[in-house]
Amino acid sequence: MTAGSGQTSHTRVAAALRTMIETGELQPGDQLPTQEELTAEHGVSRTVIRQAMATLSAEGLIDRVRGGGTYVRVKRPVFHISATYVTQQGDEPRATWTTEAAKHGLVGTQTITYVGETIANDEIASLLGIAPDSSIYTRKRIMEINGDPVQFADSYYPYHIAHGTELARTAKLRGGTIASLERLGYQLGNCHEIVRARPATDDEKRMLQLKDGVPVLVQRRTTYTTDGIPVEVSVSVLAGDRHEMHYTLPAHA
Amino acid sequence: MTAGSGQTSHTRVAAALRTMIETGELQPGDQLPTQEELTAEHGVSRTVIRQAMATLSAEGLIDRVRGGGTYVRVKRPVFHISATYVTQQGDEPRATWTTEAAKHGLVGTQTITYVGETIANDEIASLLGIAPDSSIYTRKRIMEINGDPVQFADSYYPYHIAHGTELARTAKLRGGTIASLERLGYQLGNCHEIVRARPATDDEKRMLQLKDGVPVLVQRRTTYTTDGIPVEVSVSVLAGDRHEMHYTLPAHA
DNA sequence: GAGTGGTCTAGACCACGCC
DNA sequence: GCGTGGTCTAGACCACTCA
Repeated sequence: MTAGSGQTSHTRVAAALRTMIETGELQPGDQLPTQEELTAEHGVSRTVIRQAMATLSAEGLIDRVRGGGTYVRVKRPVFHISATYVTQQGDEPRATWTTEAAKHGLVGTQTITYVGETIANDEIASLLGIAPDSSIYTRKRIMEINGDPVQFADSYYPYHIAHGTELARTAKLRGGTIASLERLGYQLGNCHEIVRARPATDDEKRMLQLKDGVPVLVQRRTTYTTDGIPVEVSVSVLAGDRHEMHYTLPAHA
Repeated sequence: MTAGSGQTSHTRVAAALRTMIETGELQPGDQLPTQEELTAEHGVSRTVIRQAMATLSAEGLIDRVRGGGTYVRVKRPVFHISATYVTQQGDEPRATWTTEAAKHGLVGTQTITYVGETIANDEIASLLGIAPDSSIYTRKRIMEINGDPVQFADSYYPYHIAHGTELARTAKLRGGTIASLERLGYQLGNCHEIVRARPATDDEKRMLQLKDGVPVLVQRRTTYTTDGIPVEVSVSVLAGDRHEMHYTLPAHA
């Protein structure tokens, strides 16, 4: 039960380095000893050192730079996502990606990557309350902060709602999709939001520039009219290290 | 640019296996070829095969069982967490962990691991609107589903609110902490919830039995009186592969 | 006991950052 | 060009599962 206890060599090395990071002996941004140095220090092969570092990297504690060394990971600034994109406050204009970013001194932009008619998969059909394989309209966009892509946002509309409207055209919608639905005459009531976390896929890692171990948040939102008819389903995938979801709820409904 | 294109050997092997999983050629629960078989098939060393499998494991696609083979990961059932623990619907009794679990045919239990006086750290103090290092009361519990621990839930109360009350005693609270606060005479107004995702720590992986790559959800909730005074801060850490957060929001506030 | 995945070694070469 | 991390080999032994 000495300081070096543990099942395996790489577990012991990982624990030793983890402790140095957790106690602050190594600060965010600090460089770790090189793999060669650690090999000598712990009297193990480089394979063991690399296994330990893979563990710490997956835990989000370190970053390894090919040719440049290994460093304690620095947390990236977190962007607050609140339901104000949907929930309008009194007579104020509805918040948009750009206005919310500006509030935090950031530049929020978006790129529309696809708008068109598609076939609803089971999940979207179920959320929209329509038959699977129904025709729908799909809008796909990538949201960026200071030029970095940080979020994918796809919206889905029943065919008859979007057909022939601005929702079916490849152009930005003034005030966002919710404002657009209201312009089309829909009285919006509640929306239902589901948030999950999961490991990033290979594509997401590349597109969102996610470091080792960083998960994604998946937000699924269905917006209903006051009559309870679903008019929009939105599925967003957000970089897990850059986003926080904020909600304000009443203690009594 | 053949089917085997890609930067490195382990990337190619990973891509080949990933494709087999994504296309359904390998179904959840199916066993993958052994490392030895893949070594022969791809003409590379076992190190390369293991590197590819480490990647897929971190992506949540496969499970490796020492001595037992490698399998396509089977998704675990997801438990729905909704704000009904806090937001009471009319005159119905407030939902609790146990009643919500029962609604899904599951057995929800909780274990209280700590109740007592502590010192607020900066984060909790800030959320409670009190000075850092103030005395507070802390309640820590572990929530279980069918006996498996799936969530840590810690609650924090300003000293004067909990001192001498049932909140300061090591016993379960009838109807949950929110119901308890109401019994103590507090008129509750809104609560504010913040949800994040991050890689699991070593401890969390062990305690929540999280497989490779599975992140955790962190939920921070502050409950206020109708006068806007914070009375409770709750910080929960949830197994990312077993939980979904549900919210219902009005389109107009 | 056979099969399978985990650990570990020793060594070679490559790719990249930095001076 | 040197230093650092990434890739890869060949081989050995261990720990665990399952028949």
